[in-house]
Amino acid sequence: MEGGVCMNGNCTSSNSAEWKKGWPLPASGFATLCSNREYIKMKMWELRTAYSDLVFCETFHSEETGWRECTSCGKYLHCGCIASSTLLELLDTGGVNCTGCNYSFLQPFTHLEEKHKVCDLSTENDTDRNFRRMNANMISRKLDNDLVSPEGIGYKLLLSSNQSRIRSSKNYDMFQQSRSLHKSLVDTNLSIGLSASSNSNTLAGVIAEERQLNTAVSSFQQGCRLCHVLPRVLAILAAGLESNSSSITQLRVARPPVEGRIKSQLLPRYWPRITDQELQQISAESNSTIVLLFEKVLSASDAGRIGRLVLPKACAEAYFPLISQPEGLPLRIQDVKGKEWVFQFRFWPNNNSSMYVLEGITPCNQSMQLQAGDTITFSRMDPKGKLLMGFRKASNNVSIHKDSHYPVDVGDFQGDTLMGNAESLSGYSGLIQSLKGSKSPSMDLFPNHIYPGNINPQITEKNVQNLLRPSPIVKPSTVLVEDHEIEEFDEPPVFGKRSIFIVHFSREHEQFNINDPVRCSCFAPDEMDSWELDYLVRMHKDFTKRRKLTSLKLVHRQESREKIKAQTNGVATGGNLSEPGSSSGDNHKTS
DNA sequence: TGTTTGCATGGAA
DNA sequence: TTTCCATGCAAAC
Repeated sequence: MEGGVCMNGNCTSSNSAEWKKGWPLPASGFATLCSNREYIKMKMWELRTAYSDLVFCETFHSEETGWRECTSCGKYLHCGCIASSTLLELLDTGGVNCTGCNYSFLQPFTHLEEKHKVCDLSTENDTDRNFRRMNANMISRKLDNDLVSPEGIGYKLLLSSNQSRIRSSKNYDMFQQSRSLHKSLVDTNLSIGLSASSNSNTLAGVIAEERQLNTAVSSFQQGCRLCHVLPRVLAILAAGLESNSSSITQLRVARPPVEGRIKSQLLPRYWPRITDQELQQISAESNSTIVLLFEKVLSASDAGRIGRLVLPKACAEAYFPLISQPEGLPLRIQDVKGKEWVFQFRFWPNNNSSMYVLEGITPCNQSMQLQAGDTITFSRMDPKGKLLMGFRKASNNVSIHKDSHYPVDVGDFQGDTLMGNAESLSGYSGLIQSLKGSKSPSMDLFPNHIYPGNINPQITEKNVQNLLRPSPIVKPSTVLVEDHEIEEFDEPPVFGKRSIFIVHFSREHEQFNINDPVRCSCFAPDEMDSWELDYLVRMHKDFTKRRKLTSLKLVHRQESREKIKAQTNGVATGGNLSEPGSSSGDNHKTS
């Protein structure tokens, strides 16, 4: 082996009679080490102890071989053992970079989180804290620079160790393009902070999830992963962004349940629909917390003489008591008048699934004069957990958009004109009255401008587009995408057709309705052709599949670790470790 | 004979 | 293709 400079950071000797082969270098070949016997012996000892224990020693041995400084940030890194291999990058030029500096451009926070995950055996010391602060500041500064020039610090940092890989890639241009977009996305995430929880419904959540998926890939791979992020980003932009213009709070908007075992899977048609005003009143009038669960439009068989209300399976399993026997159990539910009904909540096997029903609802139906098309609503009063039911007559329950996934009630809907209906019994207004103690629920929730007798002929189905506004129960976060400032909401759209609302830097508002043929028609060529759209959709599906697989792998890995840990600690597992997927609810169904 | 119960079927998503 | 669910229907009561 040809000599040079010893790559041992504590040696750097250039004259040695004999050179030893060291660790493999990222590009090619191996590090060169002088024949310092003591160093080699020390190295072997570290390898043995660290490898066998799979932990770092908790004492910081600044003078000992094996601890080296990151060439970028100066943090001390433990080298040479298998446990440390994921925390540093060996450089061709000698020296090491911590993963933080390696991936900081595209992953400003993940490396920090990862570091502390891996190093959780030792408590954070001053060095760690300083390192974290320094990185955060550095990243902020770097991202504050509009786009870091190739000669700039950020670029240098980005390429500090991945230079050869990225530059040699034929997809380098693609990486550069994706970098631009990712910068915008990262900007958003900066405001969310290190502890932001991942929420798959949000743009930031998507990014956070993406980061968690694969933290050890190269920066270039990070760039490519944006291709997978993009379809979801587009979907979210298309589905989740709405106007924040002046609101008409009396629109009955479908709201996804705020809690429950299935909240993300519940079909929008079962989302409780309630006006902002009703929501506020419920909160104000009640000392308890009212949790809106779900609602259902009564079918002919639900309202028929058979007296069975078919419950959406997901809702029944999520919000009603767990039942293991088809006979089920009696369920007490209080209606809006304060009267308590007892129904039999049960199920029967159906194909490979189950059908859940409430039996004995005929008296209740008759009492409320309910018929097919009316809506029954279910809520829960916490902390007592009391179930409440409300009703909405069909005359007050018309969705504006037939093709909408997100139905909205705006009072009576006749032809193309909106009307209110003061005589109707709203499920939630009735609930409010019930909470107030009133015996006769009345509805005085709509202001004059959409009340009956004050019909505004200008409000048509098309004009309703102008009524779009963000949900009052969520705070938007701001996302910067391609020079557009976009408000992002955790909630899916709550109003009719999907819309995109964009605020330019000029503060000029622009609103798109995806299903509106008039507003969607454009003489300009599409920015994205059908092939590209199809490609994005396929990429999205592929990403979803990979994400599920990765989650499964992580679960298995975690279980393996726990088993090893338990065995190491001499704890007899006895097969008591929970199997993947097992849960307390597994005995819920008999079929 | 009318009602209830338990399950099957098929359309829709 | 799978799952959900509205409804039909036959057996039991």
